[in-house]
Amino acid sequence: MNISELARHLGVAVSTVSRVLSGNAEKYRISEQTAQRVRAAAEEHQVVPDPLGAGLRRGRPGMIGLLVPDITNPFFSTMARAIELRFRDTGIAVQLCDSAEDTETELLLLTRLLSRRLDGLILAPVGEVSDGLKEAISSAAMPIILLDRLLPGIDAPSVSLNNREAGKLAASHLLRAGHRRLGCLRGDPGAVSDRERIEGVEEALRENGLGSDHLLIAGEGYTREESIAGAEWLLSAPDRPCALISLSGQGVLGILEVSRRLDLTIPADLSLLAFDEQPWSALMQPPLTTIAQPIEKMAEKASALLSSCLADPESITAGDSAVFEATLCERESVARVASS
Amino acid sequence: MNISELARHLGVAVSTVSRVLSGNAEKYRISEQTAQRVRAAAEEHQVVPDPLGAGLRRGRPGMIGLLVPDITNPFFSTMARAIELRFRDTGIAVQLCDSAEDTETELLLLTRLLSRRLDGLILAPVGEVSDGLKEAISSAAMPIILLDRLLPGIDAPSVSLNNREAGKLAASHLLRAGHRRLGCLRGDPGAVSDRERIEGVEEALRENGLGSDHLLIAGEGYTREESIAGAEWLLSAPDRPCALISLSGQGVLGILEVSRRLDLTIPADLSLLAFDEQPWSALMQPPLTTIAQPIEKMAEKASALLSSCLADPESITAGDSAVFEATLCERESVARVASS
DNA sequence: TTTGCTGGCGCAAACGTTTGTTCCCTCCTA
DNA sequence: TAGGAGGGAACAAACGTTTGCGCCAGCAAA
Repeated sequence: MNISELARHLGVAVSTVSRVLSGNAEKYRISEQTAQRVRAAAEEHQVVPDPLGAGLRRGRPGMIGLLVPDITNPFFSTMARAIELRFRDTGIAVQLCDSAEDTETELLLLTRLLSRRLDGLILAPVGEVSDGLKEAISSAAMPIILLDRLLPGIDAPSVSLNNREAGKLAASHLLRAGHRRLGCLRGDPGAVSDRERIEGVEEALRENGLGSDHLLIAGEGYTREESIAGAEWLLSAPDRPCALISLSGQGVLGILEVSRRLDLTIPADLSLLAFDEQPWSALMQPPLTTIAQPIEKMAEKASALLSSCLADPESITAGDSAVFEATLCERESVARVASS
Repeated sequence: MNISELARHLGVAVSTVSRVLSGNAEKYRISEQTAQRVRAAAEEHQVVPDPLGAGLRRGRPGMIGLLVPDITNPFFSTMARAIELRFRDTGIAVQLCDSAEDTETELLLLTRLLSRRLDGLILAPVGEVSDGLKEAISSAAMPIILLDRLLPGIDAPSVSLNNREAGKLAASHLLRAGHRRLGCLRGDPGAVSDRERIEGVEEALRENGLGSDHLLIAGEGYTREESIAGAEWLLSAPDRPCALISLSGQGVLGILEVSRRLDLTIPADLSLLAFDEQPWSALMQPPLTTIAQPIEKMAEKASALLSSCLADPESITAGDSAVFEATLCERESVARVASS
């Protein structure tokens, strides 16, 4: 049953029912008596205004898009859950899209989402910025919030980690423990976030009077195979690093697999520090020292930014972007060594 | 730009543009020449039929709902990704909802999804069936596919694991290794899937001439705290089990945490077998023996079932439900012991 | 020349809302 | 009694599609 049938049933006009059900009863001076009657009948017959009709009329469907590189990654699934939860009570639905860490798929999905007239979009990009992507985003007809990985040259409001500081935090911890030959396993070589983290690592090295010859970098992607390949390269280098940083949450699994294969015990033979706190981080043998991101807070902030945009598209600009700080979760995968 | 503007621009009728753009050109005998012209112009001006208008007219929004208990669980996020991917090319969007393993939230979200006239719904229920849930599902106006955890008394087409066999597979493996005192850590006590798995375990015990006094069961939920509480109960029982089965993917983390706390080494002091293969299963110390579900295949099947329903709602009945078999991934967390 | 057929396309009515405007009625004041 | 004010609700026009039906031109057959 739709509201017109309900209106006929009640002997009132559709407009009256609409106004009552969308909470504008007093704005349009509907008598409390009529409002009551309408509400009761709507409740009884389980009548809810059809979002399609309403969306069409309003020009916005009451739905936001969420485009992530990999919903399988706990980082993004946690985000997704928080975002959906946050928008649930606003009556706004969340459409999920997964680009599988692939820039082409990402562009395809993005253009599709943009052509579907959504209320807004939260975009956690793969990280590489192409002309197509830039073009698509800047000409978008809806508010877009960038999440996690920023895109240089695109000035949209965003929520991200202070990656540089996080990288520095990681490297400093290792340097303080006496390590001098570091290795980084990154995810996407094109992603800014990884690049910034590496810059942070390099900065820490510099501050300790060490050049970038003390740093090895590898990694061509986020899959298990790519992580393993990267880890193998790092760990079979002639002057093998004595401490590794996994720049992505899943990279650490590749490192663990390879180090096991090479019979390296952690942290005796190799220290390990991993980005992203995972449910299993503390349960590894040894428990992993990690760099944790305030995922829920970041999701909350992104949602809040988008909410503001929905209320007033002009209220939020790139200047309102938020940057969060990472924290170190010290456990037992980093050994203290005599400076070599 | 919408298709009416495009039509005016081209000097043709909206209907013509609509027919061409929705691929019905030849059905309505639009000349190839006109079709070309329309397609070219649509391409140039980036015109896509607005899903809201189309949805309203068609009576279906071109969107399905996906309601899961916990998108953070790799099991469900993998499902979600596969499902979204599968429907992407059909031009059908996926709306994500997360009930956080809570039956009340689940019912709320379900009724909301049902009132929003979607094309269909894939529901991975929390597992407990209430009257409200039963009522909501059976009176639903859209096709619903049940995923993973079935609901007794509700005859919707479904995709699930042969939980009984899986439980039996798990228990048999432990019994074959010589274990005689088993423990099960379940998730939701109300969920059918866990109950079936336990039945399988009991069946295996019986076949080995053992009564259910050889089986301890605990667990009141899926959270870390609840898992830990359950594991503590199991491992501090007077006649402590020598082998534990985690019936849920996340339960095993609780067991690991507690066993570490109690200074029990696995598998020497305690054998462990965990449901659900995870990216980190093989990387634990010791590598975990697991029961793996064919997640992608299950997601694919669920999508296929729903697709059929979309094409013809009558074509699929509860009889078309699919049941998949679990497989054992043997690693090193189960010790072979002398039968006690 | 009329009739019948067919290819090609336009007309217009839905689909279910929201919202600016109009209309009616009652009550109050002059 | 007339006029004004204002509360309460109905009218109707959008929003952007899809689709059944009808119209017209052209051609072949009668």
